[in-house]
Amino acid sequence: MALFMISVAAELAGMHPQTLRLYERRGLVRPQRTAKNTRRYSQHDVERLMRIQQLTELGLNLAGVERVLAMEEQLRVLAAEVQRLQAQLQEAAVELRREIERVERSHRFELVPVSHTQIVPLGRRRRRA
Amino acid sequence: MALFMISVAAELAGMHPQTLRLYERRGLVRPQRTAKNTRRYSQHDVERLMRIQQLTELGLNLAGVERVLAMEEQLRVLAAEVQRLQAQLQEAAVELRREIERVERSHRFELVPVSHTQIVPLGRRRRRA
DNA sequence: CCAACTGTGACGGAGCGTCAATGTAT
DNA sequence: CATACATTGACGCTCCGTCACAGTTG
Repeated sequence: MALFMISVAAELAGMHPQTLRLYERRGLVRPQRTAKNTRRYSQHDVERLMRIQQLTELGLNLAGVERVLAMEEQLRVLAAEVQRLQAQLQEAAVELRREIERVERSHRFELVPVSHTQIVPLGRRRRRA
Repeated sequence: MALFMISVAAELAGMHPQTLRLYERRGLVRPQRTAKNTRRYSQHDVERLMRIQQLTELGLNLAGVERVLAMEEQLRVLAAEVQRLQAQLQEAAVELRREIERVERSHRFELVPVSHTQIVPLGRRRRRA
C-alpha cells in the first residue's frame, strides 16, 4: 500500500499542506504517523481529501463536511443492506420453487397416485394387451 | 392545518424573524404566501426550522444544513425500504412453509402411500383380526 | 546547511445573524 | 396613526484557507 508524505498528498488532492494539517486537527482525516512523527497519507486518505474538497467547493464548512461524510457512510451501508435483502428475497423465490419441486418429487417416489394403481392379486399379474 | 405569520413562527422556533426571511431566500424553507404576499408558516415548516437550528448549533453553515436535510430524507426512504424488504422476506418464509404444506396436503388427498396400500382382490376384502 | 517536516500565531475574505431604514397595507 | 408585514443595506462575529515564523530531523 502506497503512502505519501504531506507535500505529495497535498499535491495529489490539490490543496495547501497547511489545509491538510488543519483537517487533521479537526478530525476530518487521520493519516498515519511515522516513528519520527511525520504524517503518511494512504490512497484512501487522499480520496477522502478530494471528497472533502468537493464538498467545501459546494460551500459546506468543515462541520457540515464531517456530518455529510458520516451520513454518506450510513447511506452506503443502508444501500448495501437493501441490495442484500433484494438478493435474498429473489433467492427466497427460487428456494420456494425448488422446495416445492423437491416435495413433489419425494412424493412421486414414495407414493403412487390412486388413479394410476391397479389392484391386482399377487402372482396373477396380467399381461398387457 | 394551522398557519403562522412570520413573527409567530419565529417565536415558536426561537429565532429572529429576519433569520426566517434569510432561510427562505436561501431556499431552506418555503412558507406559503397570502394574497397580500405575507408569509404563512405551517407546523411542518416550524419543525423544519427547529431542525435547522439544531444543525446550525452544531456548527453547520446553511449549505451544510441544506445537504444534511436532503440526506436525512434519503436515509428515511432507504430505512423504510429496508423495513419493507425485511417484512417481505419474513412473509416469504411463511409463504414457503405454507406452500409446502399445501403441496403435501394436496398429495395426501390425491395419493396413497405404497407402504400403506394392500393389494386385495375386489369383493374378497378380509376382515382385520 | 538545505529541504521538508513539525507546531503556533496572524491576517483577509466569506458566511451568517442581527440591527436599521424605508415602504406598504390593515 | 400605530402595528406588522415587506425589502434592502450595513455591521460584527466566526470560520477557514493561507502566509509567516520558529524549531527539529535527515
